[in-house]
Amino acid sequence: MDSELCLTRLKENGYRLTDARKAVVEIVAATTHALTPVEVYDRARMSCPGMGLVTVYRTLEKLEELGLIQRVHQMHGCQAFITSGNGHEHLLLCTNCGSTVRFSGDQLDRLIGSISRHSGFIIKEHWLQLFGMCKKCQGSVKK
Amino acid sequence: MDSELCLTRLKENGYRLTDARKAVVEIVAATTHALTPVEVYDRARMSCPGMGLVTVYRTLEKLEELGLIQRVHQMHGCQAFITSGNGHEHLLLCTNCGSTVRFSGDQLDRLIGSISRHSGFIIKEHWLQLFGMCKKCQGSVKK
DNA sequence: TTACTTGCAAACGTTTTGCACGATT
DNA sequence: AATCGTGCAAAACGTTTGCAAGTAA
Repeated sequence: MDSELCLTRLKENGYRLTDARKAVVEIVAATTHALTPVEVYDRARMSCPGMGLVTVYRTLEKLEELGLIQRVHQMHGCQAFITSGNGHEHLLLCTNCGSTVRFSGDQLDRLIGSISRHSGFIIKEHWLQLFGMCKKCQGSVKK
Repeated sequence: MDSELCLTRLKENGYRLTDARKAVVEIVAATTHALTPVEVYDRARMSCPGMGLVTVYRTLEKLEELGLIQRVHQMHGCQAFITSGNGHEHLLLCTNCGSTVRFSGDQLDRLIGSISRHSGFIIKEHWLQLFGMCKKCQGSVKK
């Protein structure tokens, strides 16, 4: 998601636009792979030297609340964030370098309908995530 | 997964069968919703009073390594475990009470093939998880 | 000016590690 | 008997909270 839009949304929701928040928003918006709070912190200090890790946590929390970023679940944890896509999208992650691709069109309606009937659940949300190896990493295999 | 089978697998892999491990295996195998290490610990002490939380962590680690249990990813974290299913299965979770249903037959081959072609990724794994409200909770809505 | 935001320090909960003792094979 | 497993205590880690000072509106 565009960083301008993120800042607008923050403002719309009554949050002030500070240098710290601008820095965090810009970093997440400009990065195509998921970043942990500490990674955001390290990058943010380049443009915003005195910034504290606490502020990163608090800003990420607000951005997640507003749906501007989303938590990325990976094999070994789910503490990393990535900018949100538009509408209903899913993620494809490279397990080697962490690069991501978004995709939509999962067409799970029939499956979900069938599972809902069999289980009696009302299904409200679904997660679909793919893992693999991107083109670049296929050439230079580390693992 | 059956607790007998879990114990057999542990033994096959060179791990000793202690009371602590038996207790952890039995608890996880007998529970249909995801349990955190502390929850396992609290239940394990009923049959195994002196047991330490550390042992629970170490046992869960081994069970996960061997694929006998799996980590469950939920909205607010992924520190809970559930016994593994047989073959390729996915989870449906009740966001109200935590009960789970397994399902297979996701038929994502066509989708995955298409995304693989478009992205250039070699796709190795996929996660599909559904969230909703189970039959019981639909009646007694807490939220 | 006023309310929101910040950084610091400390608290907190979870997970990991070192070690001597105890148990399984 | 030898090795592996255990519990305890302490450390390490990530995250959250209280607070006084600073800043955006």
